[in-house]
Amino acid sequence: MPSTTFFNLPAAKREKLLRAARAEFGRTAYADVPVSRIIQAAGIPRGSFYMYFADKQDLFAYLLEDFGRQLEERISRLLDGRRGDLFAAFLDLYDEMARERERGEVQELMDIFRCNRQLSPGVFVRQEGKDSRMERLAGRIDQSLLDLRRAEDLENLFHLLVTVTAGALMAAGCSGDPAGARRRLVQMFHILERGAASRAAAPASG
Amino acid sequence: MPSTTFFNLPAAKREKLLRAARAEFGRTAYADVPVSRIIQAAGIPRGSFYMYFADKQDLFAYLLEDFGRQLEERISRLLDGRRGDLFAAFLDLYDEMARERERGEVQELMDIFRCNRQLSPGVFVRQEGKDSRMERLAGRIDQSLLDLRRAEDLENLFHLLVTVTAGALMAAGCSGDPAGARRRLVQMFHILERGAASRAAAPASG
DNA sequence: TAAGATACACGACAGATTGTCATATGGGGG
DNA sequence: CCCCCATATGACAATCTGTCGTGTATCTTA
Repeated sequence: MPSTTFFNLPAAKREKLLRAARAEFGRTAYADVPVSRIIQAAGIPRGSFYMYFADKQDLFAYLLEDFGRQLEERISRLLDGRRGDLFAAFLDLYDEMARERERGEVQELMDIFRCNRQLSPGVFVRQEGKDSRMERLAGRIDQSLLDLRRAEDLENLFHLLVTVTAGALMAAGCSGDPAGARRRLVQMFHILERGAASRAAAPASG
Repeated sequence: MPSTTFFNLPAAKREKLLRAARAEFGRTAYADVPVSRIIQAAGIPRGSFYMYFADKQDLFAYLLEDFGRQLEERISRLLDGRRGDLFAAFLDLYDEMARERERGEVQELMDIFRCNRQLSPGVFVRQEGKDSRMERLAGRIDQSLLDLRRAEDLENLFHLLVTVTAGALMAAGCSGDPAGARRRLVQMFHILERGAASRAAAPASG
């Protein structure tokens, strides 16, 4: 976690540093971004960087957390707009981000995805115990639209949706075929909605 | 990709290097494993390492590819044992690997998972175009057990299963609660089999 | 206002890491 | 016996990391 000093920084300076970091991580893979380049881009001395963050990893983790928070807000808003329909909200999320991507707005996030493909989308779910985030969203989800049999099912489903949606966004960013990525995402949603087991067959996993 | 020189190496030396690398990546996160430590553990000089691999990333990517191949073989075998039941085979895969993990056999792989949590399980699917791997397995899958509506659905489902199963293995390795991880995996499979949408509700993503 | 304390800014530096390269070695072919 | 090619090896320059001693600004207290 960044130091309090970092949070006490004037917003402009703080944002400049974060923006520089996002830009650099979006240009090359994490391992190939030296701290030196970030601080050069941000125009701060080396000592200051290590005053704000324990190390590069600390900064990167904070960036991801930040995206996670953004994501929660978006989903929250989209859920409200869809009267709690979880699947519809996630498809909206994809469309919204894909659109912004084309306009270059969330370009940074997409670039980071592209440059760090080995990153698990799960990092967004896994952060900060994941429970608090889930709890806050659960109230906005219309569960009558869902067929949830166990207490954990909502959490499981949410995890799947995040993974699949983030995967589609990555694919859109990497392959340069946004239409194809969206088509695949919708197919994935169909599987998640209706299930992939033939109705006649008995479930194998008991 | 490793150089031909690497593949021409006497098997013992090659294996020793790979084993050393796996052990080191299982001890600390990728970024924190200097090439120096690997070559020291493997007992080869620095120059040789760079004769075999372009860099650390090249080695790591090869290790993952290798695991991917192992995985394909396992799934192939387990599918045959389950008469093509995809879900059953994947649950077998989980059980087999979890069991071996407890006996310390695939420990290295699990350790690498634990130490590199940000790794996407998708790396296994995404490797080498993914298509060839899928094609080879498709013939062993009994599709009458599945409700596949589109040509790509098998591929999509497979992707989901790999992601979810690998995620469970990671969770088992990280949390130290293998029983819980298995329970969650089974729940995930139920969602994938039966779907999460209430039967009454109309699907939102059309 | 002076003195002292506190927080932050800065960049030089020691230690470690990376990838390269000149040189050494070894065996098969002429 | 010599040449050629593939491989082996570790010294080396360039680079990166995290730390630390030294400035500077602001706030406290008298």
